[in-house]
Amino acid sequence: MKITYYDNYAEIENADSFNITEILECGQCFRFNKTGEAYRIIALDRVLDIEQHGDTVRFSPCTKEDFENLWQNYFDLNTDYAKIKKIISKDDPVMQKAVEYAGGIRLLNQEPFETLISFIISQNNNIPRIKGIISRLSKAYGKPYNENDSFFPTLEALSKATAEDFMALGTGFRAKYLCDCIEKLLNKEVELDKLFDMSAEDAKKELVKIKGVGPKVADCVLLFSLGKRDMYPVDVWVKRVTELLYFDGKDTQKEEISRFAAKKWGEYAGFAQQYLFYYARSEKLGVQ
DNA sequence: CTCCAGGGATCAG
DNA sequence: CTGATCCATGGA
Repeated sequence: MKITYYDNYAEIENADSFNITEILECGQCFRFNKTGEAYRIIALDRVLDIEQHGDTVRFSPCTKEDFENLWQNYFDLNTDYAKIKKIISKDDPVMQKAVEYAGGIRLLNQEPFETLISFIISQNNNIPRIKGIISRLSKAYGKPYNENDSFFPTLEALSKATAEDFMALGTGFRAKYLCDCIEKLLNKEVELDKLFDMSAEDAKKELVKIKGVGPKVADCVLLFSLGKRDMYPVDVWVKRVTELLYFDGKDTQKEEISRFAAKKWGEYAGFAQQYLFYYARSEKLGVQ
């Protein structure tokens, strides 16, 4: 991949395993919108427009410093996806198909706090509604970057909100979970900063101390923001598609599905999960 | 109208 | 311990 820096943007040519549509539409992040040709994402306290034509990708506005210090890691550009795809689909025609279906997916490295709040909101919810709630939450408590939208709120800003405030934003029964989360972060009962250097197993034990955070939400936070790429979050889609493609369609416990993924894909289970999730959701696999 | 969504807490047995 | 039920909300 060749990267060239211009006055106010950076451009990748010959981008390998990079498709901005697949990266954003695979359900790992919620703060983006498509405006004409380009996608606009709000992340890392910045607004970034990304426009892709073939294997040329332009990031703007973007300095060399921001690209090297922030976006390169955010978009996981230092990881060899061609190699990972080859490993996880070896002797596996099912995974070969999923990998070919959306070969441009990359696992983002998002901010842990935003990811944790977002996936608490995600439980028993659907993606368009999750995006709406997070957008309203940001507008209500985040710092504005223009007249229409704001950055994701800080912990301090969200600590001003009551359960009733969260309800008014449409969070429903998750409002009390958000309050518990913010309380435990404020009193350092759970310290997100320390999770990155912990084992996935230990970090997960910390995360599930928060009400509204169970195995699935914890796995998403670990996978999408804490670099634990061996996690295999099992939601309704992943459960369905894994049962359909690997368990001969028979109903299987989430725990058993997780063990299966860990054994089959090991340290790369998270990548396999994303290819399958995108494939299943796009093709509505397992849905009558 | 009912059913469902990137689940988890709580209750019943 | 496992399995059923409830939870807010809006779109299909």
